[in-house]
Amino acid sequence: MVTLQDVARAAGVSIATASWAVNDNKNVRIPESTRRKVRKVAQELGYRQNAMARSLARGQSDLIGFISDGVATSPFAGQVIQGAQDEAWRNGKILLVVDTNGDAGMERRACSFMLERQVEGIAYSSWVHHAVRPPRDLDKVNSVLVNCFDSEGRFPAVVPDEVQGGRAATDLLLQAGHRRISFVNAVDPSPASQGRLQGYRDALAAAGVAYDPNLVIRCAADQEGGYGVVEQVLASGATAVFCHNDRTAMGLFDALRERGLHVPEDLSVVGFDNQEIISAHLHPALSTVGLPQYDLGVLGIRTLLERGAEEGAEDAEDGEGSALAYKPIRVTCPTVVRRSIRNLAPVSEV
Amino acid sequence: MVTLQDVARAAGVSIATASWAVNDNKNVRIPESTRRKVRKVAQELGYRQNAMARSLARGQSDLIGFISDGVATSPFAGQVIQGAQDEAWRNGKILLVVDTNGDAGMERRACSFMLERQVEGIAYSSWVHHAVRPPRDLDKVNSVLVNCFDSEGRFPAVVPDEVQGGRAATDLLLQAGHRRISFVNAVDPSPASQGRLQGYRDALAAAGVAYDPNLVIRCAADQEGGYGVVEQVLASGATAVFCHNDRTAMGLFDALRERGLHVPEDLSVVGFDNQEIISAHLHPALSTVGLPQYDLGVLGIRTLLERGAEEGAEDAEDGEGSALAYKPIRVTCPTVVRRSIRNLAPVSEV
DNA sequence: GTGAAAGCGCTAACAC
DNA sequence: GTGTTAGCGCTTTCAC
Repeated sequence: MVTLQDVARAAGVSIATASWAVNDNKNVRIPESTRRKVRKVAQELGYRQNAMARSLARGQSDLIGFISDGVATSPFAGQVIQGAQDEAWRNGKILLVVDTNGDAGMERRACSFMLERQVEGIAYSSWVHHAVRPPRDLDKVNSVLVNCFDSEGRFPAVVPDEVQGGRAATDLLLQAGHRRISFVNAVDPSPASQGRLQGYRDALAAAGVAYDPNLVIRCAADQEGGYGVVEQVLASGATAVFCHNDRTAMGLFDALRERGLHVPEDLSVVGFDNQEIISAHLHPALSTVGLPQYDLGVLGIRTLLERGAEEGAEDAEDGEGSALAYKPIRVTCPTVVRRSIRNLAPVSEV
Repeated sequence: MVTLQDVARAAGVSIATASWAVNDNKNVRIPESTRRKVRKVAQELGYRQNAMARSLARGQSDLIGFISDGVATSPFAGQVIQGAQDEAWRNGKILLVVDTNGDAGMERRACSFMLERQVEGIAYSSWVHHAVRPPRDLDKVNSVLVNCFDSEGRFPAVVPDEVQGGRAATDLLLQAGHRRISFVNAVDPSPASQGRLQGYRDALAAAGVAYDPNLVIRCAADQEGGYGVVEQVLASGATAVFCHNDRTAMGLFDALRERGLHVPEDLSVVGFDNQEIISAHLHPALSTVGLPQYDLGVLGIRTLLERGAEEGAEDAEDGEGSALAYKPIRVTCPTVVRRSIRNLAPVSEV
């Protein structure tokens, strides 16, 4: 292994000068010629910094922990991590990712591991948007919740704006002229099912359409669920359906086709989640509202880093007592228009 | 921050003894009482090892790099990483994951980053099984290729056994009594399309069924591809189809349904990949052959670690010249039986 | 058995 | 401007 010492010796300078030259430290004035020489020698010798030693000396690791409960199981987690990684990288940090698979013991161990590694913060994420009780150790370090939140607001959190998303989905249908719109929601209460319902109601209200509880149908949030509610949907007399997610829509598509019915001629459909593998490839392709996964990752890390910077600044204020609980940052869900909506009316400017 | 020094002082022992007690070092004889006292003090003080300092002193980082070209984009990558992480963890190592998104510059930077971090090895993985040219830096360290390989065999590689998988898929159909079996393959040549075709032919040959090139249909390996070849499939007179992947099968399902045809009554179908979100939820659910993603990850890391151990042992042998190229390790693809196959004959013992 | 002390490779005061 | 040097927190050899 080539050390800085070797480089310094070979370049005929002191180890300090070598360090400055290699790091291109502007605070110290070294002639450009020396800088170049050192760097050339370093290159030739195949010198590579030892980040361990550097971190130890500087008291800064440039590491950020990322705890996820399902990179493996969920098609969503990957995008979140990608966003987080990109944002971290942009700030000269690197992500230490651990997938706990939802296991609490694993979570604790992951935290320890990260803290031992001197991470500068931990992003704790869940693949499904819900309330969580993060491991105790999490408040020992600058941390942030991604796609989840703690009810007490002890941590900053970044989550998708389910209400806005539900409203956007419904608006898509309203704008196409539909007035009798069914909402096939998930049975289980969750930020998603509650928020999207709220959004659905908000959209209807804004459009002056009365809310009819009979149009809200509930089922398991997957293909089988959607497949099973087809009769209810048809019986409701709706001309359009907003499905809780793309999987439900996929099941509904299957059931409709078996009855010889066509989307969007017989029924317009909007999904949620934008699971590309489904939504982009159904026949016809499904209009839907996407989850801002990548952005959640980016904003999570950004929030973490900003808070880290503040912490450095605030000398007086003692964090412990800061009574004001964090309000989750809500991220907009993007609309994705495809072919599953039939236009009943000429598009009006809304 | 509580250091080992603090613990030692508080426990009234030397820093060395404290280190031994904390690490429960068996090579040195310290009375159990002292060990316990030190550990108790450490606990009380909230002491936590500094992995940076430890690594620096021991010259061992316990870090393994994992480069992937698509955690985000692919539903496959997640499982591979999960397997890799589990196996690493089991050996007291932690994974440093970087997603390069297929960008060569990013790959190089990721390598540098990892080498600076003193990783003990790098697993380089691709989400699609294919030949790769890994970044130059990769041979500076113990490394392994996962779900990909280099043509020169310079690195150990772990890949799915496409031939066995293709054979398994075809066997499923043969065992159900089908003799006229179509293979809807991908157009592009790849280890997957070539291997699965080979497996298809092997299975037919073993069953004494003549290979008929007319039964091999080619299309894009996605839903649109499968949707588009329905006429060809029907015209071929096949009673069963082996699709290159689940997405193709999904497209085919849609096209069949639009023609009022049913799976498996009118046509039996087998997919490949076992993309659960599709295969488990089609109507009927799709029989398929899974990719051994988790195992690829596990075996990748295991291979890495084993090679690392060997390296330590082999003093005499100079690795550089070892002419024998690595042969990829082929991992068995598991069969997943669901409802999309019609039994033509009573099951015979095979 | 236990402690003193010499590093691990690098950074950053502080001299000169 | 450049070099000297004291750490960063921990491990481990070598005395006692």
